[in-house]
Amino acid sequence: MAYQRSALMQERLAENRERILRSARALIARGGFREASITAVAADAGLSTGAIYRYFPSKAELFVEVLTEAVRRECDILREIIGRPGTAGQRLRAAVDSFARRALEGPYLAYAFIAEPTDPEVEAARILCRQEFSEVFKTVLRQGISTGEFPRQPVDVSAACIVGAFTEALVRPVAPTTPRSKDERLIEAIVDFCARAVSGPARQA
Amino acid sequence: MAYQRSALMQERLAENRERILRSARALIARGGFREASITAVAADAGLSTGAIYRYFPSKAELFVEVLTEAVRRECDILREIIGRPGTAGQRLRAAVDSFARRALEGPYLAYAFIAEPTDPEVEAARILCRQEFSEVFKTVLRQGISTGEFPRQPVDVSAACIVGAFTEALVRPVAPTTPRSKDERLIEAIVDFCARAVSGPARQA
Amino acid sequence: MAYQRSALMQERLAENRERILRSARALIARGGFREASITAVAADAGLSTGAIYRYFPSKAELFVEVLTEAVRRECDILREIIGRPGTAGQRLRAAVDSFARRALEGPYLAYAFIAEPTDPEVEAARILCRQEFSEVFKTVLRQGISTGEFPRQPVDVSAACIVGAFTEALVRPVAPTTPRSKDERLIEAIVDFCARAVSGPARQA
Amino acid sequence: MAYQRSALMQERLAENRERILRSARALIARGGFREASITAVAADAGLSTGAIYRYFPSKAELFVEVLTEAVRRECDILREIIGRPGTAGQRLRAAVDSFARRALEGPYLAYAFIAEPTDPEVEAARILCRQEFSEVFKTVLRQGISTGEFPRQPVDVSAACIVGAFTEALVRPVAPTTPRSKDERLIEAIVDFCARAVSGPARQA
DNA sequence: CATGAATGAGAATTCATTCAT
DNA sequence: TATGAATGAATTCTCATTCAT
Repeated sequence: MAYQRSALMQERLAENRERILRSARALIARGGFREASITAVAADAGLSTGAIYRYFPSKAELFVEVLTEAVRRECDILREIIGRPGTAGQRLRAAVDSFARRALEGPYLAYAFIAEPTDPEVEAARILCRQEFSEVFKTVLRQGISTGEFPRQPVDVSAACIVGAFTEALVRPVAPTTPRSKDERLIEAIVDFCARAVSGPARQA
Repeated sequence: MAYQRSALMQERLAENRERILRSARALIARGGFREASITAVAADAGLSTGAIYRYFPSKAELFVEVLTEAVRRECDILREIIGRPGTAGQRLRAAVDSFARRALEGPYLAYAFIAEPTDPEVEAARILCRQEFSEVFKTVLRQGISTGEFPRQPVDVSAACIVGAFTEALVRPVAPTTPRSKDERLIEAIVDFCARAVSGPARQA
Repeated sequence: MAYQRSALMQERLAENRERILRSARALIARGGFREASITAVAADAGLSTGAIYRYFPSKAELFVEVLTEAVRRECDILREIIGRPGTAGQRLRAAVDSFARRALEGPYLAYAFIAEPTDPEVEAARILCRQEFSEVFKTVLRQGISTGEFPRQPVDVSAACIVGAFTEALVRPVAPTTPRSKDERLIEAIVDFCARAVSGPARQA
Repeated sequence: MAYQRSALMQERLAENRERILRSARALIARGGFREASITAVAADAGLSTGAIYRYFPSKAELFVEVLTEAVRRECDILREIIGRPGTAGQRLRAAVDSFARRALEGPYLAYAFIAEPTDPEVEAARILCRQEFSEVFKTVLRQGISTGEFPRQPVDVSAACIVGAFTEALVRPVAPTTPRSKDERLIEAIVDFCARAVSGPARQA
């Protein structure tokens, strides 16, 4: 009975879903969760409000997916970088550099990371995302400590500090007029800051 | 009839204004901007909603004042600490320690400094607050660099990183079950992280 | 601090509440729960939709109150009638007569009784209402049985049947053109029906 | 191309139509009109929502047909029972018993006969259904009165009362835990009630 | 000047109906 | 002819802001 769902239709569905996610992400990035109403997302995606609910059961779940998808992508890249050969310090620097570079191109993630959500469900997801992020950095921290390259330090706190440091440093220059050359210096400074922070001398009592 | 505003009345007005600010701050600290509706603020302050609008022209401006006032206080304390005698490193450590300690008592307020803009007006104020914050840390960073205690580094980026680092590290343990003893270790770890970050060895070419 | 809520205001509040209930009742009676949207109730009561929520926490609770209030009034009257002196048969007839008479003037109650609920919360209240109704009739049935005036019968079923019988018989002539004289005959017929039903001869085996 | 509608196709169309009606009826019986959305009906019938509109011009007309068809079936059965040999009392008892028995198996459908109008169009049909129902009972009432078996009474009112009586009595025990044995007693009590009501002694002046 | 009831625009969500494929 | 994605009006409910008392 059921007509074969044509490949064309399949594609359009997937495309719509992606468009909704993209619109939500863009709106969140621009004006925070506040600006990303269902009406706004639908308008931006060129769909009706009702259509959104064919793809996502609720606003909260749409936002959760925006968040987790962004974090998952980022973490995949970071994990790959951290898995490369080299000293822990080199790999940490590479990871921070890579993250900062992408964040400057589209400060979406940094925002989603910080932005206070309107919804407890989304808030819960945000916390999980930050933990997943920290987890990646903890890996390289532990390696550096075990080889004696880094001084002993609570890896969870250091990881959180790293995430916070570059997030804060990156969110600022959202203004569209930041020149490209400044970006390079900013990235370098952040990378240096984090590298020193984890590898500097242990506190002398 | 009497247009002379009596001293008693003057005082009561100032007292009400203060109470509103206190209530707004407390509510934001407890549950973020989300929980701080005008109705809730008014109820907490023991006033009517209408009364709020006699002291503040809009919700946005009330929040802006909460933010700037909180930051001003904080900066005053930090400036005082940084102005004390001692090495730049010691004073930076003391400043971060002091900030972290207060932030742990009302975690959401620290959060609000970087949190989601409820309103473009509030967002503007938030950016200014972060800059003012950074400014304080820049002072001690410049001093440390000029005496050779810290390596050369872009003070604005380092300052932003410091703010970001401890904000991120502090926001996490919002869970109500964090034991007091853990707080001490957390603060120490953050202080160490920041101290290493600014004083660690310059990157070897 | 708090201004005395003037008697005038007190009165207006009570009046508004009553007006909302009246509007809800009228709309339910006219077109069932379906027609009684918050917007419609507010418009009918001459208030804004938001105002409704100052008096009732939700649509469901408003409807529950409409239902229970109507049933309470009715049951009070019926209990009074049933408590009068006379035989069980006389009192039952008087109760049915009284109910039918009021129902014909404003078929609100009969409607609310039958109307399919929009909401599980309202449905629960509706069931309780029907039970309370039946309870009243059970009283007089038990008395009649104990004195031998009525034959033995399951009082709960008989009570439900009585309620159903006159509800069904009354709901029909909602049309506004029913002449007054026909009402009298209708009431008499219903009363007779119920009287026979409870007092008729026991089934001969 | 071939405009001849083949017998096979004819059959499939009729089958689909029947399936839609069956699904709608089942859903209404289970959870009332509320649960019977077009989407739900389509899903249950194994068809698309669009297909529904090929067989029925609107949701209202589908429901009207469900109602009238169910009533027609019921009335056919009742008419058959009433047409059997025996006294009017015996036949009335048999009819009520039969109806009650089927209603207990799907209580919500009996309910739908008197329930809330989802739609003015459906409401109109509902009233007609009730009248058709009453008509059947009027037949046996008239017979009983003409033979002197029943006292004189307005047959239309009595018929309505009978319908109302057992509907109300049957709708109550919707709770899924009602034991089967209680059903028998309930049916018996309803039958007795109705029998007494129509055959009891005329009111003594 | 204080009050808090009232406003009303706007939010998320649902669902009968349509129409391109 | 069948499909089901898309529509969009309608629903309930929230909350910053106003204004009669």
